Amino acid sequence: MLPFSLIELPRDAETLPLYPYSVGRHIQFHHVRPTGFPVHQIFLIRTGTGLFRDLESGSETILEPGMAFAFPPDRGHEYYPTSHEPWHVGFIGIEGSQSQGMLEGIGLLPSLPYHPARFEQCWEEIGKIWHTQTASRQDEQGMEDLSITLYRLLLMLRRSESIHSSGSRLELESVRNEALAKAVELINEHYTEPLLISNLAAAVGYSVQHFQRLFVQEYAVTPHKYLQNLRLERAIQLMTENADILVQDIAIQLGMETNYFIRIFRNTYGCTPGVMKLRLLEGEQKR
DNA sequence: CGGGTACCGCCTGTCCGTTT
DNA sequence: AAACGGACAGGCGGTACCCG
Repeated sequence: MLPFSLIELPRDAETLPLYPYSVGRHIQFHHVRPTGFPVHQIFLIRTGTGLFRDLESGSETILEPGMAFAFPPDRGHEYYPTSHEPWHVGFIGIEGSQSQGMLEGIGLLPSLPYHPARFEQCWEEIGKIWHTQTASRQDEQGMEDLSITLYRLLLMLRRSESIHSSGSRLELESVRNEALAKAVELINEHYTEPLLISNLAAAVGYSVQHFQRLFVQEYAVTPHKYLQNLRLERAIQLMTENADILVQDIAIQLGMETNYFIRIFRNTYGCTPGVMKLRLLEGEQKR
């Protein structure tokens, strides 16, 4: 899956009540749409901080890591990063007769940023939509599959701010969430260093087995996979920041053996780091 | 709910050869 | 020289199952 792609999907699915119009995940720079975007949009913020400005009302929204934010169609807006850290943004445009109602129904409209409980899972779903679109056929069945994946994503994004019934359960969950949040923080801070899951588990006070179980329950991805994704995304980032960087230097910066880096890179993205660098360079030159 | 054990698969590092 | 691939060994991660 190419993390820098923003694709527009075929427009021949008007019969479906809900389907993706465009999808992508990339490092976001300054972007202005004076007349807005033709469909509803949802943004997911993975890293960095940015500012979203509604050009009609002038209202400004700060978008931070772990946040989701929806915005209606045909309304002028602009957004740009405000942190030094790359602003890694996932994006999906949604079309279909039910899009407005669905977004209102799950609490994403009116536009207010919030922290979805299963952010990582939602992030993965965006990847799946991208992957489904690029890897599979664009016939009726293909579009239905996309629509189903989108529906699942929206259910996961649903705002759930209802009060839990049991106080003790809430306390337990809060302790657990704190531990997992701390683990994610540790991974985010130290992903370029050798990091053992057993150390992570110990650091947040769980056995390895239980830690993995909770992590997967919460984020729908194993701690190890999460760590690996971070490393590979950092690799892409290094390539875009410096087109001349050597593959071996990227590997060193990620704390990995060059051969191993090339291998997992190819397994994940379907091409070697060298090829990816060329593609990114070509993409940059076309702009 | 949380921890322990066992087992299997594969991740990771290493070495070396080949290609560009 | 840099990038990439193949093979292999050791260790770690993931998971199922069990127990308190």
